[in-house]
Amino acid sequence: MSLREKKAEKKKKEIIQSALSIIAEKGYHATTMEDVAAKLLMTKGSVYYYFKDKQDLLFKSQKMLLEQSIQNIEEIMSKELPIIEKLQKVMVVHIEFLITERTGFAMGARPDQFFAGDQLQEIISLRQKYSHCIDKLIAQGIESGYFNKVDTKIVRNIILGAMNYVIEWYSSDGSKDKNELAKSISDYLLRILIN
Amino acid sequence: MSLREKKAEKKKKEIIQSALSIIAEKGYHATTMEDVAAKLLMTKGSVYYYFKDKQDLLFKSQKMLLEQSIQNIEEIMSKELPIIEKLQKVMVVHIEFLITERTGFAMGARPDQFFAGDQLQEIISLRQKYSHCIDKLIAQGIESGYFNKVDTKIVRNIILGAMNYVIEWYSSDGSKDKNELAKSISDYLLRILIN
DNA sequence: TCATTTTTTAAATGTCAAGTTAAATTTGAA
DNA sequence: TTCAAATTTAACTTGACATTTAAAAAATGA
Repeated sequence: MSLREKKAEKKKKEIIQSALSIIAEKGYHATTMEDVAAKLLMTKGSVYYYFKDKQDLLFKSQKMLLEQSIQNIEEIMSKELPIIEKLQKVMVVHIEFLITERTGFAMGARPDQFFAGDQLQEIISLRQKYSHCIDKLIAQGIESGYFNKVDTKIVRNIILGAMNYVIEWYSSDGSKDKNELAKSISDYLLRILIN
Repeated sequence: MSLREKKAEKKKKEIIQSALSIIAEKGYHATTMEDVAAKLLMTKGSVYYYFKDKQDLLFKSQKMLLEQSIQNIEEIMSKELPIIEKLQKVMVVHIEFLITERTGFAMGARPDQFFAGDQLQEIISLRQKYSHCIDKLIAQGIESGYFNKVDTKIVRNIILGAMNYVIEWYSSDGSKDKNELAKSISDYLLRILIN
């Protein structure tokens, strides 16, 4: 990859970051190309140089986030750890990622409000991939006898819902810091699985 | 109240219902006054006769939903019931209400993306009123020794998050019906509070 | 250096929906 | 039945924003 291409890649990432931060602040529809450009001291024309259109930019932003989340989870999945610790680590990393990225709705909102056709399919399958990891952890825990027998799908969704909601109520001024909070949420959630 | 006024009230409610259903489907920003009117076989001019502007309509819609939720919860709070059953009933009713109304984000999304100033304050305080009811139930349960000693705020948010997320994954074709599902989610969540 | 390619800018263009208005129609009370 | 008030309709204005274009600026490399 030439210097030029590397620079272009870097710029694309910057634009995506800018888009993500503005989406987190204003919401998807209220985000304008002007906003995204202005944050980087560019004009919107430049953004169009790197991305086909607004939808393309917003789609790629969401995709990047989901891919990062999946990378996070897969890294933990591949480790040699007791199942309980593994699931807890997954939860802690998820919550911390959510708080630092402050993406608002990375995994939360209904994608069909924003995407259609192939884009929607791609987002859905990335989300499924993520869900599936958690299902696998729960199933392993049940098999090995460490977890109670539960309805995997329901418990997985309870866990995801409780974690994603953090973004709505977390404030940095709280008494607990990010990591402590993530720890204690995951402790509570594990009680559903462990007596 | 004259016949005329009654009719006007009824119409307002119809318009609000229409707005809610379109918001649920398309999201807040993508909802147009034309959509809202068309669903009732009206034109947007008529909607403007009943509501000052789009923001006014959308605000009143959200407010109505929150007020209904609060009414639901207060009705249960006032009953003579063992604390465990009371909390469970609150959760079941919450989940059922969410599913039937399908409002998408009644309590879920960040209100500051949609409202500002006095409207925002009003929404926030309605939400706080709701949260506070749940906090009270948890605190009562802890005091009376039926519940584990937990961080009330964190557990309340876990519960709210898990419940509100249902709207994202519930599908009527699932094996469980609304009530069964609500029951089993609340059972799992109670495990956090009860050994 | 200088020609060429890439990147950025600023201005224009087009679209869409919100908001407004006034005329037409309907309603219900006298 | 009649008429004033209430309601609806449809056309119009306006503004915001996505998108396009052409020209300017910057970077590259021969």
